[in-house]
Amino acid sequence: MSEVRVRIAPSPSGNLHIGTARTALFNYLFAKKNNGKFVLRIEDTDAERTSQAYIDNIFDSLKALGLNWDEGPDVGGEYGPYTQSERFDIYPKYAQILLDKGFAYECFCTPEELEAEKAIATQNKKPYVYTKRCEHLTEEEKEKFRKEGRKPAIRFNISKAQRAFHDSSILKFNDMVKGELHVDTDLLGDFVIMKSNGTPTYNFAVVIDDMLMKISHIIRGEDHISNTFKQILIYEALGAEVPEFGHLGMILAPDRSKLSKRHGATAVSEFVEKGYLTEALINFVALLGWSPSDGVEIKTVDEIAKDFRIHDVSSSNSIFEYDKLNWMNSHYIKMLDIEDLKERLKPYLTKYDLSELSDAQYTRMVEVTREPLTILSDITDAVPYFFGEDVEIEPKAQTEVLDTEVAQDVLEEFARQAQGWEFEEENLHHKLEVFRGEYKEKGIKPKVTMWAIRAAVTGRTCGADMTAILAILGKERTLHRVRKAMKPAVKN
RNA sequence: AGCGGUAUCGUCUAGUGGUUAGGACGGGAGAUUCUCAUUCUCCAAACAGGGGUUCAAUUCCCCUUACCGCCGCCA
Repeated sequence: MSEVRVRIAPSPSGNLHIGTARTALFNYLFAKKNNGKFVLRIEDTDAERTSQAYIDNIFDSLKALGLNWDEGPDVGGEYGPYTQSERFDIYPKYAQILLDKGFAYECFCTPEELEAEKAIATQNKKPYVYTKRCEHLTEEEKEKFRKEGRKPAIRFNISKAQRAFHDSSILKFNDMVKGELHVDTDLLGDFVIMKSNGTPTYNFAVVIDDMLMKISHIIRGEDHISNTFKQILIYEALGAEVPEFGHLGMILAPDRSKLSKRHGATAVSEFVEKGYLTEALINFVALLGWSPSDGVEIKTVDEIAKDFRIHDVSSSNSIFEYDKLNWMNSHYIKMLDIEDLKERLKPYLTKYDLSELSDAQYTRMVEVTREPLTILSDITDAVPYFFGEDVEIEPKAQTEVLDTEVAQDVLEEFARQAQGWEFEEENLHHKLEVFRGEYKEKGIKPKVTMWAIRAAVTGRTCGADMTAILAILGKERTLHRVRKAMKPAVKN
């Protein structure tokens, strides 16, 4: 069996899309599972929409996801270059072969003429197919067009190729995920393979590149199914071996439309900026279409690779639901090593002065605030009360807690007692327990007692473990905040 | 319009010619807790519709419907 070689071929007209990331993942998994090679090719034939920033983003995102490629623009490889714009001299040669073999012909139609043809078709409610008017141009006619300054495009002659290699007009292939797919090639129009400006079209460039790069299996989105038929014919016309194809269902937004900006993030880098872990992202996206044989959903890419079978991938579209991604992300955050988490959280804590905390205090703060985090950026709003002398009191904490008589009583008592406490966690834990106990005997629920302290110290009604908070803040700051919170009531 | 594809709880999915149709997320209820959260327990929730084939169809076939994709000198 010849070597398994797969590829991901993104077009750098935007940041790496989450859908492209999934396609890349499935290719990567397939390569891993079959001891194959995973290659990265940049399809930048459309100079207009290409930018270096996007190329960098694609590299960075793929790397961050752990989808490392064996061959690509940066690492090179036997079949380079891996950037289409650096391969422009290759395509005309193959176009010429097709021309020579009679599987392609020059087309001198102008955009306006084509436009007119299309208009007629739409008027008659007929699907538009190119009329082949340039198929049998004589040398004289071509010469005349050239004199007019017209530059020809090159079209692929579908029916000619189909007739040369198949019995009927029906072309079929066996898709690794969809099963047998077929189409009547008579319904396909002769498509352009080389534009009049001398650059290849997508359908031509992919085939040439995949052929030259010896790609054995092409796994991509099902939006490419109709291209596949055209591409197969090119392979055949060139006398090349046709690779295996596998078409994945698409990822849709919850409203079943294409996942776009208005649904939130679409680029991997946007998810990362928001605080999604790449481990969670990749795991989540793997579950869209694929399911583990042992039912355990949380898995590393390597574990998934071992269990991966392309033929078992679901062939239907799947909807991108944040609920599960969020759950999975929070799960991964919980699993993170504390030192690792401390580092990953730092970008989201820039508005605070971390130097106020010792490493031990920072560690403790992270330990007690990590639990409810869904995405890393949640930390930003979870910790303001750990910093600064004073604290901002939320309206709700003021009106529902601090303004009550009980709370004021608790605070007064707390301030008096805590004066003599040692602000060390174990001790605080014990003291607070006793403190709550005293109030409980007076008929005040522990919850209410603690609420008063929490509201005064953190300005909130909910948050991290109180013992830890007090220990981190220290006696001085705690009492300062408590006294500040009790002032108004004391005056009565 | 044409061509192609898809159809199991709200979502991601498992599964089978005969099953109490399973799991996960989300939802609901309860327990734990100083709050939120976590954790644990329990509950509700699906085979799109109609025809066949068959002793039997969620499973196989056909049709309908719905949804998705493609119809560029974009990729």
